[in-house]
Amino acid sequence: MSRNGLDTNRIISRAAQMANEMGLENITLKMLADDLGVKSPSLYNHIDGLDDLKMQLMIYGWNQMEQRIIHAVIGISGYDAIRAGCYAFYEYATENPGLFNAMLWYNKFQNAETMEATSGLFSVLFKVTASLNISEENCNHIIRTLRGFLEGFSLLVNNAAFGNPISIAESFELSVNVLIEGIKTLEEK
Amino acid sequence: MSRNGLDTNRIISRAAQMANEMGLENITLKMLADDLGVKSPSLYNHIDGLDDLKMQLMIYGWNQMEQRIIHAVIGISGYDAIRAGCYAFYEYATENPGLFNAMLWYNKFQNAETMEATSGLFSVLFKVTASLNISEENCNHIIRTLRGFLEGFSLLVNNAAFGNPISIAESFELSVNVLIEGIKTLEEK
DNA sequence: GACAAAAACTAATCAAATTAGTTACAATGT
DNA sequence: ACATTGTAACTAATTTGATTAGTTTTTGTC
Repeated sequence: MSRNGLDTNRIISRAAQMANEMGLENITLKMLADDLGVKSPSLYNHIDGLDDLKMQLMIYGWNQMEQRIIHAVIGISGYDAIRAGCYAFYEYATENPGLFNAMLWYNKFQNAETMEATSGLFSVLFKVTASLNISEENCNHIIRTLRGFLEGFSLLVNNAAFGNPISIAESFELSVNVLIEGIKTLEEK
Repeated sequence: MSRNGLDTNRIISRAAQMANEMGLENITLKMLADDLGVKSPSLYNHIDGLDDLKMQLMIYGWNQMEQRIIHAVIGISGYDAIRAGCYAFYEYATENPGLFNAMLWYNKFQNAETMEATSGLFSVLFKVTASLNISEENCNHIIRTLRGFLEGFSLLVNNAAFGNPISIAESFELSVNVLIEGIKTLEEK
């Protein structure tokens, strides 16, 4: 047992909270250590430095996102499930802006562990689209369409990039409608 | 006249090139200075530090993107123009991954200068959508839909986040079709 | 109670951004 | 041609943060 009750989980979840509050790129190990009541080198007993912390934040975030989406689509199918999944994604991403930022950096950390973190999510999405009358290949394309839109739109919202004063909630709703209507045209009769 | 022919423009365009080659976050002022044949403190005569450099990269990128899109949609209208604009965005973003990364960080730099950098682009998009038979308010929503999708999809491609081996080009084409078909359902008769 | 492992600590190193203060160059006016 | 002046470069120093090395403390086990 550790002297301070400190462990990797506590570090990650505290870092996630700090990332949401002050921005991912503003976290320093010194601040995190201070916050946890230890000196910064002590963190190295649990994590492998700042890059490793960010990678673990990414995995932590995708796992949480997956849970949210799974809960959101339970008992629903077809386009209603797609809609519910989109809202779950968007809500999680915008409630956790700092963590979502970490989640976007796949490229720096390509390995088995990170692939696994996102593959669970995709298999959920794939099951949802499988209930539509659309070819498997097109389902794969659609998932990419949705991922692109959801990540981009969430990022724009988190960055307060919409100068225009019109409602963001309405934009999201209309966007999801547009996507669903577009997807319907791919149905095979 | 400067001793080395060094000026802000040369710094920015060299930094853009380096960002594309090795990633935005891997650029250091030392490297940039070495590359330009000066010592790193000398850069401070032209730029106001690393954050200012990134802000200027962002503005530089959006301006170039705007030019690309303007050229792409000249002489086209309606959905063909939307399609052409989407492709121009996507191509610029994926040809310039490091620079595109800088372009995404609106939030760190919110001021008149950065607002101007993106507003030009939106007015182009707005003119394009204005040729459709869709209410002005919905046009504003649609622009957000497209921005979200284009930024997110480009980011995913740049980060090699699509593990699945199916064609990315086909996914993009299908995505644009889905969006356009969805947008058509907003037309007023 | 002694030992082994884990987890904390202090001290030191390294790299990078930035600032302070100084020197060299290049344009301009006499 | 020469002195003046502002700009842009330089060197040296500072600061901050990550990381590493080496040491000490605690905790669980025998």
